Amino acid sequence: MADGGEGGVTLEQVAREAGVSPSTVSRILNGTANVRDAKVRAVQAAIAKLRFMPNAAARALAGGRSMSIGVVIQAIDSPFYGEALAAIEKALLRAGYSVLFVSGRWREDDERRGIDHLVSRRVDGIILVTSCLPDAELQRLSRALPVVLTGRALPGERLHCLDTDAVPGARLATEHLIAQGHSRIAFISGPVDHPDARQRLEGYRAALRAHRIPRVPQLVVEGDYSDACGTALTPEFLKSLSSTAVCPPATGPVKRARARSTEGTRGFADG
Amino acid sequence: MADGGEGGVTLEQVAREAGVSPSTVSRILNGTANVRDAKVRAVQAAIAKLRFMPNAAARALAGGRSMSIGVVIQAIDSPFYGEALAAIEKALLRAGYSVLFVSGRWREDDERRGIDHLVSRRVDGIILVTSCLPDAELQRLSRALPVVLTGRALPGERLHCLDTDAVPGARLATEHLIAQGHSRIAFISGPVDHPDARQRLEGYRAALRAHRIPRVPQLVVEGDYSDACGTALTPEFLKSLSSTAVCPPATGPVKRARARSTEGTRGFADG
DNA sequence: CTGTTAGCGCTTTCAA
DNA sequence: TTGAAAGCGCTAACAG
Repeated sequence: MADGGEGGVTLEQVAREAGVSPSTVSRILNGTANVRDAKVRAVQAAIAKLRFMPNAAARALAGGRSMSIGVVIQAIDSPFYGEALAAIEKALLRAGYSVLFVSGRWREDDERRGIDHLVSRRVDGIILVTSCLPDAELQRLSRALPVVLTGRALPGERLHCLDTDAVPGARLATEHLIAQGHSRIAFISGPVDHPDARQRLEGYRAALRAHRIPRVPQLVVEGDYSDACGTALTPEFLKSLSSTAVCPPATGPVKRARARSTEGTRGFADG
Repeated sequence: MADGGEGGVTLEQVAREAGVSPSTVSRILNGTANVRDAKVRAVQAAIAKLRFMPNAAARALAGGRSMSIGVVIQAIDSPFYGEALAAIEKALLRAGYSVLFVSGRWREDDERRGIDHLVSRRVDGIILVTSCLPDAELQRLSRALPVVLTGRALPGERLHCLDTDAVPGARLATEHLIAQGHSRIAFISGPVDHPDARQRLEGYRAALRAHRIPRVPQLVVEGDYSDACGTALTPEFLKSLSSTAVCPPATGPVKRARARSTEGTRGFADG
């Protein structure tokens, strides 16, 4: 398979070429033991000459670790999750791990199937960037292998969570606009059945309430996270703002905030 | 590892539980041969009872195929490539393949490292959604394993290319606007050192030339594909259009075209 | 139709 | 410091 011949160079061939035993080559490859310098050099030369690349499947089978991590993303065609995947991939590859990617598409079944696939692949751990599955199922999964979960906080020995404070986050964002003197503040929410989206809306409302600003139903529209500008900013909505100034999507601090913890929460205000 | 005990249920345990030989279980799993109905049922029951999930590494080692495909994407934090990855993942998973994802980040070295990683993982094939590597290197790679390449057309036995006609594509898009009666047509190009971007610009110019429309340098700006709206549409640029109507980014046929073959090519015209 | 027998390529005791 | 040998869990001839 590899560049050399047809089915891939094996560790044994390297050993023969270098005049040592397979175990010695393995030791050098893994730094498992000290090997005489001359042999190290001989082996390295053989590896280079034969263009040897260790067979990951064999390693996984013999060693018990696959050196691969499963990453579940709901919708990869979204810059938000794309950024996450890119960062994960970068860190993992640098650490020598492979990234097995599966997409959940916000559907329980798809996600479940994907996870089963990963488990069968014997990944050493799973990263769930937002999950649709019920708490209990995730906790059960984490008993089988280490799990990293974002967007939810759950107890569990090998269940590591990474969550954001959605309510306070949205409230902070809203209060930022209020502090600037705005009082007609619009809110593009995520899908109403999305827990995060709901919490953010709650934060927005809390801010208004705290500052005794009346709610205007028309100022709250439902987006879908995928392209807030295109989906939610219908001509009707824009007209309903009856404003002279609208923050352009790609500038100012609000945009940055979106990329962090208040995704989907954006404020528009009349001058 | 799997849900049951600790290190994963093996095919042999299933065989014992069902009172058959390991090969029979394997045959049922792979549909490699006809097995008496009673045994099939017994095995299926054992599989369900033990929650058996075949060890992919062992399968790969024994069978010679890893049932996994490597996918190289340059910048996943871009809806354009995100969409591609999503589609690839969906089709591959359905076919029983795993997706090993690596990101190239538009850097030759990163891409090369990623490909080596994939080869070592013994993927059954590699999909390169745009590559930075020289032709010869890709052709060499395709001698080691099947390769699918987008954005370039190269000859090669196991090198399958998927390319778009950048010049005619951009020309068509431009002529579409011309046909609508527009004559001041702006062009947001990709990075000028990107072959595709150059070809598209060429197509745009060809259209203008063919229709004897003079080029206006200010109407051509350089974007970076990552967020054309934000990067290229500077206030200065928008002002230079001195127009009353600008196609909104997310509506109309131009948007669709972008998602297909003329990404980065967008027309703006004065009423 | 089904069991037995070899490995796949690597890691890892266990001796030397 | 190093080699020999025994698997890891599964597939694939090869006989019955």
